[in-house]
Amino acid sequence: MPELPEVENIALGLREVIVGKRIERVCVVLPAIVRGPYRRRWRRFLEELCGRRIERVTRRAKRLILTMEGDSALVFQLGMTGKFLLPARDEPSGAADRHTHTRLVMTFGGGRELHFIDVRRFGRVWCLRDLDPDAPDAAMEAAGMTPLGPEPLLVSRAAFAGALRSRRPVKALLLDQTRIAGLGNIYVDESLWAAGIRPDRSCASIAEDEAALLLREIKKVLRRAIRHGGTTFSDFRNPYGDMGRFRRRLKAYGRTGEPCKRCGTAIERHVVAGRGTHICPRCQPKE
DNA sequence: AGTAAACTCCGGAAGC
DNA sequence: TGCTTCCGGAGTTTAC
Repeated sequence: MPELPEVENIALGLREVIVGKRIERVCVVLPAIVRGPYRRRWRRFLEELCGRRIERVTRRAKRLILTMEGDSALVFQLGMTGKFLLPARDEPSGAADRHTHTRLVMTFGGGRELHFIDVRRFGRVWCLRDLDPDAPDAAMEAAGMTPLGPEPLLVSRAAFAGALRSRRPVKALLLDQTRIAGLGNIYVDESLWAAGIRPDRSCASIAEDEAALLLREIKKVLRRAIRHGGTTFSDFRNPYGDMGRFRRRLKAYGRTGEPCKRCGTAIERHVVAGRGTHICPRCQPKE
C-alpha cells in the first residue's frame, strides 16, 4: 500500500526521468479513474496537455502531482495497489501485469513511456488547472478533492497536539487524512509501537509529552522508510520495478505471533478503527 | 456537530 | 478444482 514514504520514492524515481520531457500523448485505458471538473471532458483536457513539458513531480501526503507547463496538473491517488512503471527505453511492453492492469499511459517525446498500473482499481487521477506545485492544496480543494491535514514531516508539535484534540482512538486520528495527511496502516502501527502507545487509546488520554514523543517517532519512522525505498508488503514497486527495503525493518506491522524486537513478547493482531492492527501487548500498555 | 459503524468499489490470496 | 471469505484507502450513507 503506497503511503507517504512509497509515494515519496515514486516521486524521486519519476522526477529524474520525466521532468523536462514533452508529452506526446496520454492514453486513458480505464476512464472510470478520472475525477474532478474534467471528469466527463478528460479527452479534451488531455489533448491540451500534448506538446507541453512536465515541469515538476511533487508529493502532497499520499498524492503524486505532475505539473505541466501552463500550471495544468495531474494528481494521482494510488489507492491500495496503484503504481507507476517506467519501462526501459527498448523494453517491448512485456510484463503480463502491464497488459491487464494498466489504467493510463503517457508517451513522451523520444518514445519513453509512463504507465499507471492498478490491480484493484481504487486509484484515481484528477485533471486540474492552475495548480501551484509549491501550494497545491487550493487547486485540489477547488476541484473537490478532500482537504488534507498537515504533512507529518513538517507539522509543528503544537499543530500535531491540535490534530489530536478528540476522544476517538488515536489510530483513527492518525489514519484520518483531514487531521494529518500521509500515514496509512503500516506506518501508524509502526509509529505507535515505537512510541509505546496502544492504538485504541483515546486521544484525550494522551499527555502532552506522549504526543510529542509520538510525533518524533512518526518522523523517525517515515524518514527511515523513505531512506530505505519504502515498504513492499504485497506488491509495491518503485517506477523502476524495485521492491522497497523497509519491510524487514518493520517492528509491528505484519509480525503477528513473532517476537517483539524490544521485549520478545509475541506481537498480537487486533481490529482498531476497523483496521487490522499490530501491537506488542507489553510495550504498548493499556492507558 | 461530532462520531462511529456499515457499506461501496475491486480482485488477489487464503481457507475450506 | 471450485467455492466462499477476507482485506483495505477513501468516499458515502446511516444511525446515534
